[in-house]
Amino acid sequence: MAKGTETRDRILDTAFRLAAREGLDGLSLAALAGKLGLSKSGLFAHFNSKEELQLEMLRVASERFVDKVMRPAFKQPRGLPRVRALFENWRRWATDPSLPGGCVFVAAAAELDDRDGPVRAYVVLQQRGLLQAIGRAARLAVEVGHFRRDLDLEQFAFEFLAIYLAFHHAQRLLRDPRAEQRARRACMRLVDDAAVRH
Amino acid sequence: MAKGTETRDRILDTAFRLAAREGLDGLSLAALAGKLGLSKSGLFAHFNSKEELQLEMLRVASERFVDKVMRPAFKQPRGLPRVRALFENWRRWATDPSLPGGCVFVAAAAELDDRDGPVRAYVVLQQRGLLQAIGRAARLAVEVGHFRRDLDLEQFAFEFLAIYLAFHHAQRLLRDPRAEQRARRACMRLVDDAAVRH
DNA sequence: TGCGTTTCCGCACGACCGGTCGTACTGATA
DNA sequence: TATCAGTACGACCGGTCGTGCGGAAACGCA
Repeated sequence: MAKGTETRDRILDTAFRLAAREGLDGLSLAALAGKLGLSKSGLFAHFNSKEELQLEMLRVASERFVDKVMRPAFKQPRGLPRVRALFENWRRWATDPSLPGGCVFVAAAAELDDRDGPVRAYVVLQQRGLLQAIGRAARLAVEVGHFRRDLDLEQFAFEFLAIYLAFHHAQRLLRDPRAEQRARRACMRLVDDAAVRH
Repeated sequence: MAKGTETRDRILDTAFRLAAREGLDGLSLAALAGKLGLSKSGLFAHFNSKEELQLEMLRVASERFVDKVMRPAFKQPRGLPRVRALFENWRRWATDPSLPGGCVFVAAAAELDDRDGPVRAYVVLQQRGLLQAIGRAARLAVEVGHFRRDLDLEQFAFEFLAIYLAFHHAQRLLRDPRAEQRARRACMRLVDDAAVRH
């Protein structure tokens, strides 16, 4: 691997970490360059604009998310085990001690909700994909007989995301020690309600 | 004296609107002064620091929130009507066309979750108070016999907040036309599950 | 009417922002 | 050995940020 791509990867990795803490706007070229031991211009030479840096960083974040949350969950057996793994992996993603600063996408969502442009478009796409993936996992749970056949898949995905957002809120803003327990219980209630009636 | 407080109120009102769209950081003195037809320094003369402006603005936001969401809901009869009013008022708060830009507190929550200081402390206090108010409404619903006696009040509040956050997310970021329907259904599910079993 | 206070403005500051410039070193190619 | 793309540097651009100061206009009260 060439020196250039290696540096670029280092930049995006550090940018990813920094953006989780500071948000998309808080991620300044000077601060990033400082963390990397690079000059601002040396850093900037790898990108055409800050927007491109933000986009590339978000792509890296998406890859990580797939690696750490989606892929391992989709290796679990279809149905309940997979849905549960999805929840646990996702919860860990938001509190990973090696990646302090919470979820980049939650931060980005709040920053971008009133703006326009390619960065917003990318985040929207990522979030839609995420909701679809949850819906897919739920559909498979229906197919293997773990969830009721009349389950509203989009509704399930919406409420699944709701629990995650509230967990993030309780954990990172309120620093509620019971956040994890609350989220887990909410997830149990959601899953139980989706399960076939006995 | 009269003129001063009047201007100050105008400043805080405009700041409130602006911050909903731009966030706490995005709320710049220059932009705010421009909107007000004031000079930056003329504006600044009313506050000792930007932090104080932010705090005062958040206090105004809290008052508005109480006026528009909490107070009308707590005028409804105890129990289910009050819980339902709480949800509807809150949902309207986040989408009030006269206050474009979404909920200030959601924006502030994401920006502040990794920082420290009095602004963060204030938002945390406000959110805790909100959760307690939801819990109180649920407790009264238990007392009048609408909700089961073994209902976990904090859990109820957590999930209530979860629905709001997801609604905000779906409405403002994803611009999902079904956001309202999804939120309402999630709320129904939450309330039904809390209701006394027949 | 005159005086003191309140209210606001013009101006300037230092820090930082994203971004551009010319330059220099490196290693591979020809 | 000459060439050239890749990589990184320091200096610097115009602009915006929050903030401070001195003064002018408007106000309230004598």
